[in-house]
Amino acid sequence: MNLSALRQDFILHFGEMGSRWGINRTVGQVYALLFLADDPLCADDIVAALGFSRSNVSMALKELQSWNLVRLRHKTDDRREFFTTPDDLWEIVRTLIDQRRKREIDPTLTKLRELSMTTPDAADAAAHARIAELRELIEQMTRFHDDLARFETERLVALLNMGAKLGRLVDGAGRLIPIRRTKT
Amino acid sequence: MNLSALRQDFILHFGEMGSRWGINRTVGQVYALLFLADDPLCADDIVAALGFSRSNVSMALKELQSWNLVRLRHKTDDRREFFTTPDDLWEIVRTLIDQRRKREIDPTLTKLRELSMTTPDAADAAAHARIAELRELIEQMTRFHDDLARFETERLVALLNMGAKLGRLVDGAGRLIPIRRTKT
DNA sequence: TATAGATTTCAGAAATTACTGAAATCACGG
DNA sequence: CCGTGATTTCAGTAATTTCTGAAATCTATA
Repeated sequence: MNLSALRQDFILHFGEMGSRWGINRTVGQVYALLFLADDPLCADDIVAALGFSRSNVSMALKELQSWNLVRLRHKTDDRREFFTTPDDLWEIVRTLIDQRRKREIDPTLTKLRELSMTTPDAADAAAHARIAELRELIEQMTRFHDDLARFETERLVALLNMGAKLGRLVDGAGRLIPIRRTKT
Repeated sequence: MNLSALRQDFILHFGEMGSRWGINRTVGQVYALLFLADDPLCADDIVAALGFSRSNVSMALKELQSWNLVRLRHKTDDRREFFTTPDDLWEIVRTLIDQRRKREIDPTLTKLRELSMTTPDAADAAAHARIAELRELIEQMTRFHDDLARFETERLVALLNMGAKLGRLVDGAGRLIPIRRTKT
């Protein structure tokens, strides 16, 4: 398979960015290829398009599945596995945020809770307090994320578009500005 | 310098998580050490505490400065450089978000804009549209981030604490629910 | 401008991570 | 349960990243 300049450019960029995003080049390129593909692709399609070894592609697909970033599809009378990315970009964003939280934040929160439980000696009092403060901040942010994660996409997008207007709900000291709802 | 069990545990955790956060073990441990330290530390303090080579610590500090995660301090009549982390955790969170955006998102946005400018041939029409859709979504999110970044911390925390209540501003279809403000 | 302490640079060693090809395993149709 | 094609595993190699020690550079002061 030979790729258009547009696809090549996009795919190479994702390969290069991979390391910054916590995935490797192969995984980045495979994802980019699937993201732009007009139809589901099987592992050998990916090998043909990108030139990685079959086993490397297999690993990359496994990794993408563990991130929940690709969907497995089957065609009738074909036992190969085909892969796609979700059409809905917001679904992809939600998945990315969920997964990064799970990998980058949750283990630290667990550790901070564990450390918060201990009783520090005098020399560690300030450090212990700082750990507790960090734990509380992360708990606050994850609670907020849990709240937002329950919203429908439309509601989320609407809030996003409000942007700076959201600031009018509270004053600079963080006090809620009382509002009264009119009938809709 | 020998570290308490509390500090050791915290520092080792940050070292291990480093790779997931896009920094290396040394940088992670140096940051954790500074984060808990009661007073500013100089490079040799860090060498004594963590056992890395002097040059490695120098690199790590340079890296942390490039992330804007540490502050440089001087003591009178001492020409060594001392380092601290900001006391305000929200300042740290803002820095982390800014820096990750700069490293992980902005280069991709630039690339997507570049690719959006091209005129695709027929076979790339769908891929080009998908790239444009992704670009728009990222632009929307970064605009939102720009808006929020201007808020005072208190305002931000208040919004965070509103959590699910924010959903009441818009209905499930993303339409704004008209509100009328009462006098404060 | 010489010197002494502090910091940085850099080439190579060590450690880690990514990638491959071959062999093993799996899964379905006959 | 055998054969065929698809997929995964795994041991070894390649590539990359991290870390060190020595040398170079910087900077304040005498």
